[in-house]
Parts: sequence; structure tokens; C-alpha cells
Amino acid sequence: MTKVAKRAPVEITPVIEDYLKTIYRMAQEQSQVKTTDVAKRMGVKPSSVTAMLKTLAELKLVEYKPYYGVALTPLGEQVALEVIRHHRLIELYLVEALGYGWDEVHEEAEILEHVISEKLEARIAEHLGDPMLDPHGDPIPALDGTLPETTATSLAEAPLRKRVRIVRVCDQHAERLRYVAGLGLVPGASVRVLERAPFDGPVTVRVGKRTHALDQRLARNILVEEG
Amino acid sequence: MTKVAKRAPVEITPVIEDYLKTIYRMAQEQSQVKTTDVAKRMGVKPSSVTAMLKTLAELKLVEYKPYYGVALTPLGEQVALEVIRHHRLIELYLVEALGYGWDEVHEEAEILEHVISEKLEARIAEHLGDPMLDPHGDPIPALDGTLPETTATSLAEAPLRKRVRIVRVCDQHAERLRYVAGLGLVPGASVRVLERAPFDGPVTVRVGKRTHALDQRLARNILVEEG
DNA sequence: ATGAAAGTTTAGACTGTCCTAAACTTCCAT
DNA sequence: ATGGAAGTTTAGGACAGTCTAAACTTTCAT
Repeated sequence: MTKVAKRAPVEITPVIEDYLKTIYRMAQEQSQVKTTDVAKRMGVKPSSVTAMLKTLAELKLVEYKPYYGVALTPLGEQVALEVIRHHRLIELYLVEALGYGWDEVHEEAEILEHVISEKLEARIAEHLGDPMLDPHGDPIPALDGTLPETTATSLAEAPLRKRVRIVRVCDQHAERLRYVAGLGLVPGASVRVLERAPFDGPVTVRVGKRTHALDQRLARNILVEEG
Repeated sequence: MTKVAKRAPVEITPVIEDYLKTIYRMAQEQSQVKTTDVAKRMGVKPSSVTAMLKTLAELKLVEYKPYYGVALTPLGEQVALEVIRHHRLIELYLVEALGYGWDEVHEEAEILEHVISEKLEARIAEHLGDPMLDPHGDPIPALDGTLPETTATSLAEAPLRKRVRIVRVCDQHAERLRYVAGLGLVPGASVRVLERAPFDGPVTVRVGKRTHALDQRLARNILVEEG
């Protein structure tokens, strides 16, 4: 009787999904994704990240070079985008169907994204009419993993004095979201950048009849388009 | 500076919730809940159950007497009822808001019940108008842990030839649910028991213009009331 | 009332994810 | 070019939840 090599069933756990999501997002912001960066974002120790990166590499979800950094494989990217699709669909659903505020949805989506079935995902997408954007203006990956194009610049770069339209607010922090919403800075709002202080100083914007000074780091996360 | 005794954070995990739910349901059907019974229902080995019962006892969620059996404490029962409330609210929500069939909701609810926040639970209940019954007619525990009274008997005991109304179908098996729905045996339907074969034999029921013979074990799970 | 069968618990091991502490590698300023 | 700081990996351990195998307890039929 030949001994059959027992194939490890190797599941993609919620934790793995979170790592992939984090790596995906960081890869968009920086060229190299390092162990410590991931550790900071995930709220775990670097040694835990190293261990997980080895696991992910074995699963062919990432390319991992010790001491250099990590990058998603196409497979890893696909998984990351599926999770992000879940997350953003859920956020939008909670707002549209259950009366959540845009500042309340992130935590809930962070958990649900890992556990909804394909069927529930499909029903939610259908109920929402296959939307392209979540409540923050973040694009929702399509089923095939493609992301809608975005040609937006941020308030930190937008041309001065020109009327622009907010298309996206990249932030997950509930209080900060409530703050910027309080200033009228929500997707769809029309604004003008009046002034930008030097040395990465505050950005002054006009919203309706009010003027507000925004920290540069915040301004960088508010994306606008012409119009 | 006084040293504060580090309180074990002892979380109630999804697995713990499943054990409590199982023990709760079994305690309703039998006087004693034994290790092996729990093991069968949960699909784990008896030794795993023993280990978990010890944990649950330490958490004051159950009263556990080795070799005798286990029973929920009031605290354990409260937790079980909260999970059951989640489960049934979710089942109803999926049917009402997202077009699920009553045979499709169980698996999804089985997972979601452990992860929805109090806030989401409240929004769902509100959206449904604080319902008393899920799609199978199972009562939904109230927020305070009280269960609506049920004075139903089953088709296995209902008086012969008398018109009765189905109020509840206690089954989680998707295919069986589709089968009984196909026979017209859904909550609200009006039926008559025509005959009951001896020795726990089949129960013959009249539904509309059709007559069906039901296995006694199935009949026991279809609850009816006068009318 | 006793011994085998059935049921239960204990002992010890494994997996996934995390940790701390120690060792190692890279980077950069001198 | 070199030595310390910063970053990273390795080693070893913890905990939750599972398993198998062995030991123990209860039950029941004779």
C-alpha cells in the first residue's frame, strides 16, 4: 500500500486576507514593502510578520525576499482585491440599506468582509446595482478584479483658485471622517483651493461660503477632479 | 503603586458560542446533556468536548459534572439566546431584504451570527420591525432574552381531521426544507391530519387539494396551532 | 454482583497566530 | 571602511481548539 502524501488543505484565513490587503495597499503607496511597515499597520510585532510572510510565500500569494521586502503575486493580488471588493460593497450596503453613517461602516466591514459568501456578495452587489464606488468614493473592484480608473489629484496638488469636485476621501478614521464631513468635504462637494502654505503647511480651501485650513496630510487624502 | 491582578481577558469566541447554542438546544429536547451528544452535534470528538466543557465551566457559562452531564448557567443561557437572536434575525433579513429562499439562509446565518455588532443587530431588527418569528416560524428571542410563548403541537400529535395552521417548521436542512415547501407545508398553510399509521408510521396530511404521507420524524418537526 | 460494552476523561501531540529575547543583516555617518 | 543604530530573522514559548490513544467510570445483562 503506497503512502499518499497528505496534501495540506491550506485555507485562506481571515488573518491571511488581512495581510494581503495590507500589503496591497502599501504597495500602492511605496515601492518597497518591508516587514516593519506591515507590522506597524497590522498592529503586530515584526517577528510575527516574518513568520506570516513565509507562510504566504509557500502559498504562492507573495514573493518574499528576506531583508528586502515582499510583493504580491498575481494570485495574492486577486485575493486582496476580492476582499477589498467585499469591504467596499459592505460599506456601501450598510449606508444605503441600513442607514449607517459613512464614519460607522469601516469597523463592521472589516469583519464582515472575511465571512460573507459569494452568494451574499452577489445579492448585495445586485441590490446596489453593481456600484463602482463606496461611500468614501473608493472604487469597488469588479468581479474580475479590475479597478475603475481614477484620474484624481489630491487637494494637496490641485490647481489654486480653480473649482474642483471632491471624488474621494481616503480615510478610515471615524472621528476624522466626521470632522471632514462637518466641514462639508464629502464626495460630490465643490471646492476651491485658496492657498497652500510652504513647507508642507496647511491647505486653505473654500467650501460653499466657508473657508477651512487643512493639515497637509489630510489634504493629501482628499481627492478631487475637475469640475 | 499597587499591582493590579491581570484579569484574563477570556473572550467569548465563535466556537464557544456554538457550544452554548448546541447545549441550549439539546437541553430543550432532553433532560440530560451528555458529552457524546454534544460531540455528535458539533461534529467533533468527545475528548474535544470534555476539554471545552472545562473551559466553559471556568467561564461560569455552564455547570459541568464529569461523567454526568452539562447544563447552562443563566449567563450561558443568556449568551446562547443572544446568538440565537442574531441567527434568526439574520435569516429573516436575508429573506426579506435580499431575496434569499428559506432553504438558503441557514448556512449564511450560522457564520454571521457570531460577527455582527450590536449596532448591526439593532439596525436589522429595526428594519424588520422587531419581528417575533424567523422565516421558519422559529421565535426570535427578545433583547432581554425572553422568548415568545409557543403553544403549538406537532403534526405528529395534532387532532385528526381537524383543520390546523402550520406555525413553524423546525429544520435546518436545505433539501428537506425545499421538499416540505414543495408539498405546501410552510408557516401559514392550513392543513388537516387524515391518518396516523401505528408504530410511529407515516402521518397522512391534506394540504389544499393534495394529500401527502410524511415520515413521523418529519411530522414531529412541523408545528401547528388551531385554526 | 460482576465483567464486558459503552461512555468519558486524561495525556500528549499538532496547527495557526501571536509573543519576547537573542542573533543576525543592512545602512549610514564618520 | 567600520562600528553602531535600525531593521529583520530565528529560536523558543503561549494559547485556542482540535485530534488519537490510553485509562478510567458507568451501565447493564447475565
